Amino acid sequence: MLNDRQTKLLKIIVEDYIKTARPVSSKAICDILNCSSATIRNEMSYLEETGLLEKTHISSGRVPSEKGYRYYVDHILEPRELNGEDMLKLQTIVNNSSLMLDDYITKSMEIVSEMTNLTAIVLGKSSKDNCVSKVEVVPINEHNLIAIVITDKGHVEHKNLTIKENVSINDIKQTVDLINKMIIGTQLNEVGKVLEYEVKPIIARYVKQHEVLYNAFYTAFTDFAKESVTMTGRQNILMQPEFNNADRIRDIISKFEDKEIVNKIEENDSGINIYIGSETEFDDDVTIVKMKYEANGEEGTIALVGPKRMEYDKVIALLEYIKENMKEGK
Amino acid sequence: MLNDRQTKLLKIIVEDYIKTARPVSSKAICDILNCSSATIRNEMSYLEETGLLEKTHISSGRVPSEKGYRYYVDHILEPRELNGEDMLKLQTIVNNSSLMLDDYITKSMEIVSEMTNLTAIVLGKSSKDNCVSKVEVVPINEHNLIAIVITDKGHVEHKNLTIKENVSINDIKQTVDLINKMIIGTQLNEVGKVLEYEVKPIIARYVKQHEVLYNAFYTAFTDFAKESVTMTGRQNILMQPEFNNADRIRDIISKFEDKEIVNKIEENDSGINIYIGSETEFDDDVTIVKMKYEANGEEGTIALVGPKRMEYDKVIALLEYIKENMKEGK
DNA sequence: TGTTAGCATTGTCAATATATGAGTGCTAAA
DNA sequence: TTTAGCACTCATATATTGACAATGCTAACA
Repeated sequence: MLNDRQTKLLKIIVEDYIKTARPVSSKAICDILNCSSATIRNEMSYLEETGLLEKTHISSGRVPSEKGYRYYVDHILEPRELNGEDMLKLQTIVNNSSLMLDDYITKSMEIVSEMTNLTAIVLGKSSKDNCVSKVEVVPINEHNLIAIVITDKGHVEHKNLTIKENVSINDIKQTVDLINKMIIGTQLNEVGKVLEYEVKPIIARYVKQHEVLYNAFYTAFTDFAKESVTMTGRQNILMQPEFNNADRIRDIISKFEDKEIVNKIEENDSGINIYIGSETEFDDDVTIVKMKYEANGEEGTIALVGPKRMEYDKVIALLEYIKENMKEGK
Repeated sequence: MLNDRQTKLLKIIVEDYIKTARPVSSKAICDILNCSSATIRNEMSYLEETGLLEKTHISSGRVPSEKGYRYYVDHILEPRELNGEDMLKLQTIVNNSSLMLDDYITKSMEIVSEMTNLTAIVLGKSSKDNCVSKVEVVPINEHNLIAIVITDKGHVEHKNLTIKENVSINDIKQTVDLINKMIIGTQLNEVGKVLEYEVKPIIARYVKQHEVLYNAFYTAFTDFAKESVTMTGRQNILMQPEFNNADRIRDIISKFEDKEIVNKIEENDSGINIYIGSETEFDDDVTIVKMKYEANGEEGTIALVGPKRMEYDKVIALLEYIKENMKEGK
């Protein structure tokens, strides 16, 4: 393990590099640690041997390696209090009691994205395990209906249905009544099964154009279980100096376009998970911070994407603040 | 005006540059026009005098100027038939009769974006002048309601309402009934007024907690009139060689983040509008093609964003095909 | 009058050279 | 264990060069 001075040195180098994005030289540090640059250099070369630091070229200053960041995050990083200004900004959201959970999260993350210059992602709001609490069908004209599904967690989904053949309004009404009776309380991702094995046999007996109606509703419901992804501050990460060449940027943008990419990473635990560089399977210079939340029985995940060179302490403080204030029932 | 050979020359240069992104030399053209490179050079320098061509440096080949593209689009461009392959791809969307107008447009534009390597934007689906056809309120728990508004054009909007004080279910029901009675048929952007001057006075008399309820519904409805913007193929434009430096790309991405940017351009007429370079107020190397549509009484705008160097004939053919097939009632 | 061949001119691009400065490693002495 | 001193290395910036791709211009030609 590292001795006291080595730990301090690593901390200084990581934090300086996070701030400036430039390799840190021995000379720059001697004032802080009260010793000469040569001493620092000796310690530096030890930290390089252990794989915590790297040089960009033979005569450059030192830069934290991936392992260095990992060590910093796991052992050195000390939790930071939110500063007053940041706290204040978030509090206006927390105190806005007319916001429901989803809006609270989305808005908070927008603010966090702005404060940290990172890209914020709100994933899931996973309504898969929400239960259907009401189905409503509203006719628009002869051939078009709108089906609206409301879940017990307050999620609303709607879909336009087009029915080619002439189907009597009565048949539609009957079908909807039946659906309402049979699938309320069913989890969204179970609805398909219930429709097929329980609803279909019944409407087949009572409703004339049952095939047409069944197909329309079936496709509508199976579309509902999809997850949503929202992103803000997409461009923030691109402003960082490590992404200053066109191809790099194009690569990142393309990866963002595939919204699943961040979702692919499996969480280890229920707290804040930090994936650095190659651990992200996204880009070697990127860190992704993910946090699962659960409040009012709703689950979801929020994530921040940015350069490895991010202010880990601030990010953690912000996410914890958001989670803390989420518990107080929204 | 230009004589026949000059017109041909400009056409060749524009189309060659669109294809290759490289300045066009006199030598490359002499075969096509059956004359020597010197003759071409003479004509080229005339076209340069009139401002239709430019050089990137003193001894380079010629590139169309903004004015050159404009002249090409206005006077030279000849409408092109869609090729079979492209037509086929779009037809699967056109023939999918279960799609309503919005979905038809979104999906078509996704395909067009892919076929042209441009960025597609669907703006508006402007529901401002839609009329309310139904208001539904579903209680989620003690303090939360969901308000759902359906318009006559089949748009659905929903919003979570939180009501702090204890309000009886009966009061809510009464209010919703009243709202339903009074605002059905009202245009979305008029709802605010009707609520304030017609609904409020009445609920003030009949409903106990009328202030709380009124405020909740008022904010909910006024949020509804907002317009939606969807984009696909954001990264396409960045792959073009004219945007091969990091700062350029960052600039474009930031501008996309401000979704209003494309909306800001006022249309001149109801057909296809082409804005080239500085006319876009977006970027001097960018062309924006916008088209308004109106079908089933619904209005909207679709746009394609790409380099000035885009295949204008193809883009026009595609948009016209989309518009044509929209008329046939969806 | 319009077209063309020939040639000097001009600028890009890529490769190479040169100078500067920041930072290191190593060694020997404190 | 720490440090001063020095040689060494590499990045960065700037300048130099030659090959090449075009052009403009001029004079001759149809």
